[in-house]
Amino acid sequence: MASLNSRIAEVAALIGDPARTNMLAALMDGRALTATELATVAGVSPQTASGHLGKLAVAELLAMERQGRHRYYRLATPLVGQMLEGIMAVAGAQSAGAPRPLRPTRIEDEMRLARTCYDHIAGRLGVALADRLTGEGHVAFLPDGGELTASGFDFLAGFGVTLADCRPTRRIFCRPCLDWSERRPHIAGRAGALLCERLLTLGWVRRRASTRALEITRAGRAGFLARFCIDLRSAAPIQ
Amino acid sequence: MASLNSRIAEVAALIGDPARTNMLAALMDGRALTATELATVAGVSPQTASGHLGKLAVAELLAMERQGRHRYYRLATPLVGQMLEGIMAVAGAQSAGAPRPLRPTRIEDEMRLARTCYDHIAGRLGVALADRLTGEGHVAFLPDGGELTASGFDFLAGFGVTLADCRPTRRIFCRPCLDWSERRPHIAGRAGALLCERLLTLGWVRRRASTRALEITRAGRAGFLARFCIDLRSAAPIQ
DNA sequence: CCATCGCTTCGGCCAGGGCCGAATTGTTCG
DNA sequence: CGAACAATTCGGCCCTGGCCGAAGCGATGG
Repeated sequence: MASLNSRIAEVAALIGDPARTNMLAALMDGRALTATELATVAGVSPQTASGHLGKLAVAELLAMERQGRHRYYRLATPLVGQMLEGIMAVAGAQSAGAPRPLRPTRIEDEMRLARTCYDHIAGRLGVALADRLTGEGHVAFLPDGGELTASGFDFLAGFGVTLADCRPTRRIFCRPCLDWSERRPHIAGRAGALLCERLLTLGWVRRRASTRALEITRAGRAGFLARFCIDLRSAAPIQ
Repeated sequence: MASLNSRIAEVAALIGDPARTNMLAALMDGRALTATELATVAGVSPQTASGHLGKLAVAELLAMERQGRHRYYRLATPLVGQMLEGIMAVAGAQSAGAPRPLRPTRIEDEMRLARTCYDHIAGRLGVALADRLTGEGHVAFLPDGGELTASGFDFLAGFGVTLADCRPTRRIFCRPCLDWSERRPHIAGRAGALLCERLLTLGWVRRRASTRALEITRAGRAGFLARFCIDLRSAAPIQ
């Protein structure tokens, strides 16, 4: 026990430094970034960043791959991403009650609208998709878990999402992930990751450089309206 | 985002101190403990503990209730417990590869056998129960979620677990929770919590003082064997 | 009312760790 | 090969934050 507790403390202490938090948050989109890129997002010098990255790698929160003279760092396992989501849910919950400190920045607005959450879509768009799919009976959510229904399987298949290894007869689960900005679940898990991938290849959303924010393209606006009845231009949250 | 990231760092830094980790871990069984009790488990003086508890309460990780001259602290929300489980899963995963440092202590052995995990049962017993219930088709697990089947609903009902507000026709989810000692999922969520409660009232398991370890009673040994075909006396993990 | 106990606040000590400047290693490219 | 660049290691500065002793505050109980 002592040994586990001390490892917990170790891991949490690693996450608990602002520079390292920025790095980990930047890696939450699942991609790998170079040491210098991470130094920039963390707002520290390359030497300092190197120290942080070394610690995170030793603790196996990050994995490193050399490529030429670059070293790419990424989250070591999906488990790390899920852990960070868990901390975000708590951090977001407690900030929800606090008085809005200042007007949100433009970036913050964009993040609230749509962003990646490790490997799936979060923000207003993510929650709106989840709402629509649950409303149509394609997805069922309860606080403890979710599933893709048979109709959901067909719907996604028609949308070009191939759940190759999943027979429609078998239960297909899709993990709900609590959205820190909307305080409601969006679609994570395998289904969420594949849907996100599909939207990227369709060009409905596009990754913004250097943040997890997603840009909704013109085609995306039309598509979300036509296929999902989602109009994200309005400032109000989609009911 | 700066604001969310800094809150994440704040929360993680709070968890990242060994004394506070010990306190939080001690509260993982869902009960409330007094400030002095928490000082003891943390291994620090009452003054120091008071400082820690104050910080955890301000950050809304803990909730406090006065009762006479005592102050009882407990995890503020189930979300906090789930977050801690998430960190445990990562902390346990990285320690799994490491060479067993020393012979595990007696307490550690007991914890590995059976313990509470916030509000449900973990350890060999928890995983064995999950195995049995999945094997019988009462519960279905996939990495992203789980559900109680109709037969599982009936089985639990026959066992005295009343899922009052759940009609058997509706999907009943039961969250899988990755077990840090067994590295396999056990049954969490509503079903897990109710099952744990039932086993406590039946007297099959009993809380041990001052740890999360559960003692399996004589009645429990007989019961687990008869109803679940689980024999936990053998040292080997139940296959 | 005073002794006791639970808990907190205050003040000062001290160590761990984040930070950068300078120098080193290793890779790419002209 | 030498310049440019990515990344790391080393050394020293400095500050945050954990820790305890002493003292204060509120509740209980004789």
